[in-house]
Amino acid sequence: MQGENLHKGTWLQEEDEQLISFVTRLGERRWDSLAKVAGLRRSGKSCRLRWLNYLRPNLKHGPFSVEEERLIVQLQLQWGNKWSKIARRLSGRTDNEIKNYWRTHLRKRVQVQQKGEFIYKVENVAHDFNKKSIEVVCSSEGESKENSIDRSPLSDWGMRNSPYHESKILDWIAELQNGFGDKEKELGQDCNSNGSMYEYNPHQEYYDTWDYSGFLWDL
DNA sequence: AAGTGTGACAACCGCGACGCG
DNA sequence: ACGCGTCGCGGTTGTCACACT
Repeated sequence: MQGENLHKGTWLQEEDEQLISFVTRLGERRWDSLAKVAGLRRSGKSCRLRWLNYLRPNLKHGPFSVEEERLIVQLQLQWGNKWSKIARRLSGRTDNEIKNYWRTHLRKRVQVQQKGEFIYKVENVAHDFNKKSIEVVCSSEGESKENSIDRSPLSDWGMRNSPYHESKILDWIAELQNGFGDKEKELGQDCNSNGSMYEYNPHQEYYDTWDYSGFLWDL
C-alpha cells in the first residue's frame, strides 16, 4: 500500500457502500488486498475496523441497556480490559463500543462510588481495628474520633491505595473481585500478628459491603 | 453572541501473535 | 529457523456537539 495516498478520518457513505459490497463478495479477510481491489484508499486495518465496528450485519447501535451495563461491569471486573472477550458476550456490540462506553460512562460511576461509599464502608469496617490508634491520636491532639479517623493508619492506607490514584483502581477492584491476592493475604496475616499500621483484616464483612453489582445502578 | 470546557464517540496507532512460504 | 504479511487487541488521539460562562 502507498501510505501517502491513504485516506484517514471519517468514512464517507460511498466508501462504506463500497466496503460493504466487496466484503460481501470477498469475505472478511485479506483486508489489505480487499482495500486495493475495492479501490478504497484506506489501509486494510482501517477497512477491517470500519467493517467490524459499524458495517457488519447484526450490530446494535443504540444505547446500552441496563442489563448490558451490568454485564460489562461484571465482566470488566472479572477479566479486566479484555474488551474483545467481553464483546463476545454481548451480541451485537463491538469491543471498541464497549471500551468507549466503559471509559465515558461506567468507569466514572465506579470512581465516584469509590470516592464516597466505598472508602466510607472500608473505614467503617476498619474502625474497630483502629480504635486503639484513634484513641491515642485523640488524646494527644484533642480532636474528635470522627475527625481523627482521617488520620488513622487505615485511612492512610485507603488513600494511598484507592480511587485517588486512578491507575490503581481497576487493579484493586479486580483483586477484590477475585478475592484477596497473596499480597493482601500476607498483609492480613501480618496485621493480625503484629498489630502494625496495616491492621486491616480482610474478614468476610468487608466483602459483603462491596456489593458492586447492586450499588452501581442506584446512582 | 462568542469563547471555552467537557463529554461522547469514531478512528488511528503500536505492538504482539499467528500462519505461511 | 526465519522473514514477511496479516490479523487482533488495547490504548490513545481527533473531532464534533453541546453546555456553560
